[in-house]
Amino acid sequence: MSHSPDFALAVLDWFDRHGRHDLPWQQAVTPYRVWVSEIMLQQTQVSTVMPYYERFMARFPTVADLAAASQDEVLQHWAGLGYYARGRNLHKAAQAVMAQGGEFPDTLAGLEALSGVGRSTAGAILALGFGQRGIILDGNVKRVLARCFAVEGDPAGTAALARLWALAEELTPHQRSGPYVQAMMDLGATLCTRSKPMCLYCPLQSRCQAFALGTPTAFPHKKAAKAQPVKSAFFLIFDNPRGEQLWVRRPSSGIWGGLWCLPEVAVESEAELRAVLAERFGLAQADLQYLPPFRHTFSHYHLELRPVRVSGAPNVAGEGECGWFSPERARDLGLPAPLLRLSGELG
DNA sequence: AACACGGGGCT
DNA sequence: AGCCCAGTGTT
Repeated sequence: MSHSPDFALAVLDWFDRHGRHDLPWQQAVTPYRVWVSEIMLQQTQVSTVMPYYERFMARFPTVADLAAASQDEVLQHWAGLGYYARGRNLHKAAQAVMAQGGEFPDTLAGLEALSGVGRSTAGAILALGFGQRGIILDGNVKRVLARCFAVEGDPAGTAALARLWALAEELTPHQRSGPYVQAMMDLGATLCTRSKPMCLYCPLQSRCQAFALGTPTAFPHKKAAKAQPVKSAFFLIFDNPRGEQLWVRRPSSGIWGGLWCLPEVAVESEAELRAVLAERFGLAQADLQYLPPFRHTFSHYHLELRPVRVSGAPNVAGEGECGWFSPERARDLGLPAPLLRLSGELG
């Protein structure tokens, strides 16, 4: 029930004249191609995604190709895009689709059951991939709606979210919902930006409550910040005579899940570190050479990485999957960003 | 350095 | 049904 068809008409008219119609995933449209693009576009900009998308689709042209590949190969094609859980979910979901007969689900519930697909992404696939009516509420659309309707409160809070979803539902037209979805995302990405929105060019300016108030950037409201703890951990550099270092694969869940990493020792002091070296690696008397520590910020804490070169040959019997790799080879494994940076200073 | 962000997981 | 968490780019 579209209470404001003129809202959608204004958005669609703008899109027809100024929106992007030449993106790779807008060509040869299939649910699979749209799905891959939507996952890549989560938290990642169009310009970054494009080259990855082309390479990914060339290697995995169908959901069957993706499902048949190894997780390692999928992650190699993802390396550099970040948020590797998205790559793992994509692979897992492809196998789920094949297990269901290879047909992509074409309902909201069916799509949401796929790993990595939530309510908004499911709506986007419905609208863009299937040409059905689909509702989205990604960060761009949230911003457009919060401004246009001056939605108060923490946009991540229950009340504001409910209001925004209700608006999204009410405003999405039954005809051309695909172009409308694309239009709203384009509007948020190009005109209704977080800072310095270009209200002069906005097709919604005349009805935008935030614009009328003179404070468009006051919406959406910010969430209250809270102090974040700082954790620190040593990252061990063991060298062998060939100039290679010891790398270990991290557990598949948790931070940097499934990625290769230098052995991490999450303790605060050198005394604790020495105890771990003795127990875990059988090195009671190692020489330690500290490299400059640096900080990596996660959403809920800061991690101080303290790289340390350790002399001697470690006992790796209890390390799980591990190997000796040159810095160049290690970089090909798809390292977490801080380790990628550190590997550049090795050798 | 602070902030934003879509989905998953936990309570 | 709500909260909190994760990993990275932008500002």
